[in-house]
Amino acid sequence: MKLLGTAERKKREKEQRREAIVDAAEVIILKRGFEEATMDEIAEQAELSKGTLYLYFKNKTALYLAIYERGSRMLNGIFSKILMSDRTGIELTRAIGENYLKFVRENPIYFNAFIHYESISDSDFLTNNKMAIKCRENVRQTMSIITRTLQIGMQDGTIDDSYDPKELAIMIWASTRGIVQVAHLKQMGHEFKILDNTEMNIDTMFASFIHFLGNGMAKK
Amino acid sequence: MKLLGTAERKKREKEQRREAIVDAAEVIILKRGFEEATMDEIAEQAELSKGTLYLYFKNKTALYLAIYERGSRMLNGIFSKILMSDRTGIELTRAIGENYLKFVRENPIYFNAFIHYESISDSDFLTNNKMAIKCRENVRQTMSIITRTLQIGMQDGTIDDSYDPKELAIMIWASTRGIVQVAHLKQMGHEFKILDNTEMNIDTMFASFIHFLGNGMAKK
Amino acid sequence: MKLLGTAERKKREKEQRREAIVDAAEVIILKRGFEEATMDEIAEQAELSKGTLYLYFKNKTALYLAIYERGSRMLNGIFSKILMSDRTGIELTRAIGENYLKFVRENPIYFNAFIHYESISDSDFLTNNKMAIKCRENVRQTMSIITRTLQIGMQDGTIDDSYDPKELAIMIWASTRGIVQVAHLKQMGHEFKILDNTEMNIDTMFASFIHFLGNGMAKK
Amino acid sequence: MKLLGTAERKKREKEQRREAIVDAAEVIILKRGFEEATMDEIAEQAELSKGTLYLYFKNKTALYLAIYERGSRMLNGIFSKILMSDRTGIELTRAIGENYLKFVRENPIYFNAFIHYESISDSDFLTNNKMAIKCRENVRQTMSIITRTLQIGMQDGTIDDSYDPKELAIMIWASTRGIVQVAHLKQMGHEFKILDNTEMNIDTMFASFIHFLGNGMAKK
DNA sequence: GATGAATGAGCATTCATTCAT
DNA sequence: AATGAATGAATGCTCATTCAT
Repeated sequence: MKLLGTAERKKREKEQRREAIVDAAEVIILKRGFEEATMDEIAEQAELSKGTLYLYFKNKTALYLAIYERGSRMLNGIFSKILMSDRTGIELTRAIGENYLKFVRENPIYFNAFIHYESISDSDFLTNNKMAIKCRENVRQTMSIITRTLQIGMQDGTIDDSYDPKELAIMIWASTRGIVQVAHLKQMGHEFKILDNTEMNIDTMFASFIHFLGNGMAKK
Repeated sequence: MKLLGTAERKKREKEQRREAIVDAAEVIILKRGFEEATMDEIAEQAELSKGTLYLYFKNKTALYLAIYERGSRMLNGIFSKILMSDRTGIELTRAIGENYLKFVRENPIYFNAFIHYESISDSDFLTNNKMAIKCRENVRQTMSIITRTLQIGMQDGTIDDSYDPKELAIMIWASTRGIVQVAHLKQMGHEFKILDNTEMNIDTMFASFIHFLGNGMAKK
Repeated sequence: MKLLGTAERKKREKEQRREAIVDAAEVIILKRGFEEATMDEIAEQAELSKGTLYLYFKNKTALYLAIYERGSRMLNGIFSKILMSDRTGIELTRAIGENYLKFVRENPIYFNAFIHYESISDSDFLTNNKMAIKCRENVRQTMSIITRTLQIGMQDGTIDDSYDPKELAIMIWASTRGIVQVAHLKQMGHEFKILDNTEMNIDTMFASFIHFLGNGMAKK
Repeated sequence: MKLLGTAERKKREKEQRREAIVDAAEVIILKRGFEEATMDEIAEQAELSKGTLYLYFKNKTALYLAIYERGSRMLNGIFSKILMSDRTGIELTRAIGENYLKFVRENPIYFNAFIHYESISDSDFLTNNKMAIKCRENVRQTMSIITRTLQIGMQDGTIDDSYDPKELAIMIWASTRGIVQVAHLKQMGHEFKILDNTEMNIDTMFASFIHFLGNGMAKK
């Protein structure tokens, strides 16, 4: 009984330390960017030695992947809850879009991770790394949830059932991502923003976008 | 007369060399990625010494910006031509979207540059650098062209004039970019693609997307 | 009685574990080379924790020395048996040479250890370490056995007694080692071998060498 | 004329710098050993930046190979001169042995390099590296010179012509190397020396060895 | 005794940038 | 203008060793 307790505590502590490292990495990478963040800085932030980082993560990229994984997991958590709420399909779909925007605004680090990972070209790593596999599974789940909301809508008559739900899901996801990215850039204060007209209002724009999508999907 | 000619020739030669460097950078960056490309490799590809690169570009980032600038300039060229064609506003808008996708597919390096530059955080550089200013001006022009097509549509009655054309332009641009990015990722063979279902067809999806936007914008 | 038995068993088990570690080290070092072999790998191969290795060996070098010690002990075992066989001095000497070559060919790891240790420069360690002292004692024994065979030969008239047996022993040992080393390199498939002519036959060469030595030592 | 001179001077300067780096590496590696020597130390000794070292040598191993190459080249220089002297074949062969020992005693760093390189296992590197190829060619030349002295001796009647000169060359080389190695270890003050009896005299031993070989090779 | 998590010093190598010629 | 040799700061990662449990 006692021993079991010890083993369990150890396991929990290990998991906590792992999380602490990811926490630290989030802080530093958000501050500096992936390339500029150094393992030294992250170790210092985590109040651990550099060697310990490598005990938990194979390399810097794996550590960043863990951020991606955490972000996509959180997103799926949010989406799952929405899916279980009592709403029509079209309302569910809209809620997911709105919460996606909200999530990215509140947790910009994860959107950076999302973007960054699409630029990784080490195919071997992405194919074999355990964390990378988890990430892909999370993305798959996200798409699955969206598809589900569309299917619900098609059944309850709020969404036009002449589309292929999977393809529609990807389209919605991809275009929403485009909008969210603009919002993200604006928030990050990037000089390269599409828009100089500061009066532009993300919320108004997003509302229009949701309206467009709603129109497009609506049962005729 | 002769001297002027010489000066002009020199100027032209200089411009040609500058372009050759950008050409070389494109080749190397497409092959290796932004971070992995080295000035050595680019110099070798350009058949010039490394020092010469710095004669034409203040630093590596300025060189990369030149690629961005070239890409956005090309895109504006394409869009400008479309704008001058004899079509309704809604048709012009659609044509721009379609040609954006086409351009990115045919010139993936520029889309990489677009993405990459949104990750630059050196605010000082982006604010003051001559090339960065040009880039921003190009983006402004792109948005201007799209806004123009919308305004034309609102005038000829093919687009609902209850929207703010500028805001609509940004929304269209941003969401289209999201779609194009998925197409780009798929083309680059990235492991991290949103979608494993290979049967997904970019063209079908894009057609649906255009259809949605058309619906949303159409005059009631 | 019981306790004594237990203590003995414990002692035996400890010794067995020690041997198991050396076994593991041999496997890994032969595979990777001295510098490249890591304590982690050795621990894994031994199916023990890294910490346990340090319970049995003060450090990595001590572990390596244990291999040397084992090898030189084995060699002395072989040589001792030869010494006790009923042969003339010259025959004994020749048998030792032949068996040296045979041993190295069959157990290349030990020859690697022999070579490696001549490159250790930590004088303090070599002087004071218990294992290092054992190793030196083994080497001394080897030389002693060879000297003995020469003395036997000088007495039975098969070896010229005008030489100093100790000096002769060292000379025979050293030159034989040179030959054996070439054989070893060839076997290890090293690119840096003295000889590209693959037709070179170690056995023929060794026979000539033995013949030379025999001639040189023979009573006139 | 002037330009040619400049180019030539540059080339000479470059070669001198390269040599200076090898000089520095010799000093440091002799002091610390290959593994313990750091590129920092070598750079400091060479009064150059670390980066410059990598301008001249691909990596640490290539730098060490350059030492090997220099050593084997020097040795061949010595042997070539001997080969051209007016002596009988047996005398030439003996002179080569004697000068080998002399060279190693006077330049122990090269013998260390010789030994070290037999422990390199990076087959790719050894096969393709330009310097490695040069090294192998030097070794081949050494063997060629020795073979030549034997052939001369077989012709002038001082060496028994019933042996295969190539095989004999390798045997002589290998066994001599064994003797030289003992002398080298003794000189380096290594604790692991075969011999504790300090009264042992390398010169006496070497003389005996030469005598043995002479006997063995002598025309009957 | 055994474990294995934690350490942190240590190091080769890279590469953007400069500058004398 | 062009060169390319020289720089040196910067950093990811390794691994022998320790020590609390």
